[in-house]
Amino acid sequence: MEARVTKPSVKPSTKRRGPALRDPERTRAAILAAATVEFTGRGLDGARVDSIAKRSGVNKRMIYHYFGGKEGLYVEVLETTYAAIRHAEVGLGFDEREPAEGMRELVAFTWGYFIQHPEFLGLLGTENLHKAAYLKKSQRIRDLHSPLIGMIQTLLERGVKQGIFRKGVDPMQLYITIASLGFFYMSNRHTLSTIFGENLSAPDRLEARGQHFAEVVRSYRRP
Amino acid sequence: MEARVTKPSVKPSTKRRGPALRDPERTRAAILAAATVEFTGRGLDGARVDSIAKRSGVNKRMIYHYFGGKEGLYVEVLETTYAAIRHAEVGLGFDEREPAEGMRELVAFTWGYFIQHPEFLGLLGTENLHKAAYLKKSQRIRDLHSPLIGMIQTLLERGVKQGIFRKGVDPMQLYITIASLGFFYMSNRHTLSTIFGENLSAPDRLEARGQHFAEVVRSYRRP
Amino acid sequence: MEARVTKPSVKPSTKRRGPALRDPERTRAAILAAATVEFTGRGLDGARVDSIAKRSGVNKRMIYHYFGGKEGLYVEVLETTYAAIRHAEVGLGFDEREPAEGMRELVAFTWGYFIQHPEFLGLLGTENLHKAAYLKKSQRIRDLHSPLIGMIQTLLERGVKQGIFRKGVDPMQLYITIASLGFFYMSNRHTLSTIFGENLSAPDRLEARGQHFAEVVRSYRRP
Amino acid sequence: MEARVTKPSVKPSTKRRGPALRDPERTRAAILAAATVEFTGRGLDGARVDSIAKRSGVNKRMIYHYFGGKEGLYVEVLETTYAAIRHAEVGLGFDEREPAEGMRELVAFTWGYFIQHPEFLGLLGTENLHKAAYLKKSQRIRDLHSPLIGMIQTLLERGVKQGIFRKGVDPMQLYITIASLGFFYMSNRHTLSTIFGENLSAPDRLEARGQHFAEVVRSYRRP
DNA sequence: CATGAATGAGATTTCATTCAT
DNA sequence: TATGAATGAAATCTCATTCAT
Repeated sequence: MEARVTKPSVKPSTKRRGPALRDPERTRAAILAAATVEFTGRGLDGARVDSIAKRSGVNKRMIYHYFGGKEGLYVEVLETTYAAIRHAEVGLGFDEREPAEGMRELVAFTWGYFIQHPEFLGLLGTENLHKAAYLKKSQRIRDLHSPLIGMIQTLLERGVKQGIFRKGVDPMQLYITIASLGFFYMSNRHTLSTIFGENLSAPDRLEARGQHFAEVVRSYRRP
Repeated sequence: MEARVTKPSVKPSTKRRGPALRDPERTRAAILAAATVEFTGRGLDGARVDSIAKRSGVNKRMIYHYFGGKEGLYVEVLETTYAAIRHAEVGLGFDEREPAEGMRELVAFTWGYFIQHPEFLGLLGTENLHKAAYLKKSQRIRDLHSPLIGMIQTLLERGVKQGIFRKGVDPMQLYITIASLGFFYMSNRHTLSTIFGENLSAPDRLEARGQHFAEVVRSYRRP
Repeated sequence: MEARVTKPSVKPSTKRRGPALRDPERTRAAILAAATVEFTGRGLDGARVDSIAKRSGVNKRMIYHYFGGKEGLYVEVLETTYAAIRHAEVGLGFDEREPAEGMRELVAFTWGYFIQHPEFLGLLGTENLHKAAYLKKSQRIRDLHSPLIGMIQTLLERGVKQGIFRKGVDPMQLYITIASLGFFYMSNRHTLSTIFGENLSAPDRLEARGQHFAEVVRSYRRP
Repeated sequence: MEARVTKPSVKPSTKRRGPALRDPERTRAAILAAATVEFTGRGLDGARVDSIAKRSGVNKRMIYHYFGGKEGLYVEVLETTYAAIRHAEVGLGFDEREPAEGMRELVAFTWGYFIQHPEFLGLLGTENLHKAAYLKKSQRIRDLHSPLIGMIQTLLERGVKQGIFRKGVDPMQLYITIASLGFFYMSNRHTLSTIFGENLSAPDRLEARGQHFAEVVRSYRRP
């Protein structure tokens, strides 16, 4: 008896660029991924439904099927993006570290996240332009409370008790300050690079900014 | 070729909402002012040429006459806005003050300018979205070097000599940090207000932020 | 971003003036046919996209979908028209006929084609105005070599060998001469009719011209 | 007494591109010249009033002042151009020459005129597109009867009498044939050059065509 | 006579969305 | 579920012509 080699069940060929046929989950995910890139790069008004359809390899009609329309899709992209950062935040444990170390970790996380997640920066910019109109619309995002304020408060209290942090710091102000220091540089790096005639996106420039960023926060939190 | 007959202009020539009749300077200025509001509030893609024409009380055709098109108009708005902040900057003399006082003035100027000039914030956001594409196009803006870096350097040197500023501070990093602390709060106040369920645009909140802002910079510049 | 609400299409879906519903081929063809008439009658600059849409009973948007724009559509009309005459030319076999008879056939074909295909005359006029700009753009047309020159050469050689044609005739010059004699009369018949105060489009006038045309060529080709 | 040199009364300076100020004749002429170029190169629909104004260095308003509008200007250009060729024609005396020589002169004149007057070719093309609509409108042009038909008739009769021309030739057919042979080549030289991949505007090509042109006519007129 | 800013009408093109299959 | 042709609305832009000076 001859051995019958079973062919390594490849999908029945047929070349498709986009996602699988009749696979709602993948279709949805493909649209969402393409839309995230498009909205990040072009904003809400600049984004094109056609472009998202093409990018995702999915029929344009599916966007309406799954998301109701361009705005619905945008809101869902926003929700997904916010959910992702909230998810990353809850994974942090800097409030349980030694306070000085914890603060460094918070800064490093913020800086790293902004570097690695241009979509978050981009969508935030778009929401700013629209005065947070879509953020306000989304109950889901409004329910996604950031755990950071609480964690920062815990950290501050512990640092004050140890005498290595200054007293009276408002956690929200500190949170906003940390976000500012990371966001502005990354978000404005193209305009800044143009104005200063220097490529601020270069790795060594990012590294230098990270050092400065950390030092500003360290100076502030000292008593 | 069909004749394009213009109807014998019914309206009795009086009552004009907008400005400027046979006054090119005023017409240009009116368009520019209206465009600044529109681009600030809606971004480049969201802005509508019709809306700018209506706002300015000027015939749409004039926009094309004076600025070539929507993009040309946008670039000129950008140039005007940049020229304004550069003009305000050169009027500053904080580098000649007593160093601690000078640094406070720099912070106060930045914070005040951002509060009073939403158009600068808005256009910067739009340029960020477009990766500074239009900023790069404008030789005029690229030639408008900010005097701030030089002034900050002078100030830092004097403060270091007096022993009240830390050594080794990079003027550009400090400049970016100061800009960050002011920009982010104002630019993101709608999203932040939504997230925190608090109106960060309220006067007392702006005041509180100003205090914090100044304190962060003061902490950093101390030796 | 303001929502662009499409009104819930009132019309009960029936009664279509134009052709093609969900039939890309027919839609394309309908647009092309309407465009050919419009460009022939009004030239490239005089043609109106709206008019083409109306003529073809197709939504204006489809013109951009299928042809990219007015110019793209014009080029395709040009290509189609050139392809048609080339197709007709290759169907000819006058070079295999008895030489005198073959030459008569060539003249008759040219004259008949120009009479029956005003779109060819019209588009040629438009291309002349534009210094063949669009013809040059179309690789497809440039690849459609006319078989006529070769066929004329063959015919001339055979006629010379039989001693009934003159020697030393340049096939291209003869081709251009034959085209001239047909083209000019048809193309300029309105101006000529006006100048001479006589309707040169009348059947008997066309017939008379055809006779003259043939006689001019016959006189020339004789040894 | 010192000699007082009178300055060579130059016009009171002031740099003007266009024609003189307050000189109706020159203004009109400048507009007409510019319009001729524009209409020849772009046709009636493609021509731009702005462009004509710029070319002529005259204020756009003057076009309306002197010519009523674009169409009126076009008609006047047409009239001027026709008047010019009619003027050249009446200057000919080929009908008084020895018949064979006269016919050669007629052909040479036609060929030369078409080579040297692209504006005539261009405007004829535009009139063809518009089915002679503007030519018909102009009583002035319709009154400008070409003397050629009569002169050709005289020539033909003399040639027949001398036995060197064929009998029964219709002067109008011959006139049209001669015009065809010259017009088509010049008018279509860009399309023909593209199709044949050869520059038919080159001097030696024009010369070759002239030879062929003359030979076709000579063959035909022989008995 | 001359200027050039201004305008109304309409042209081309773009886009989110829906429909027929 | 999926497709892609089709559409209405509105956006940007162009142009001949007129108006105020």
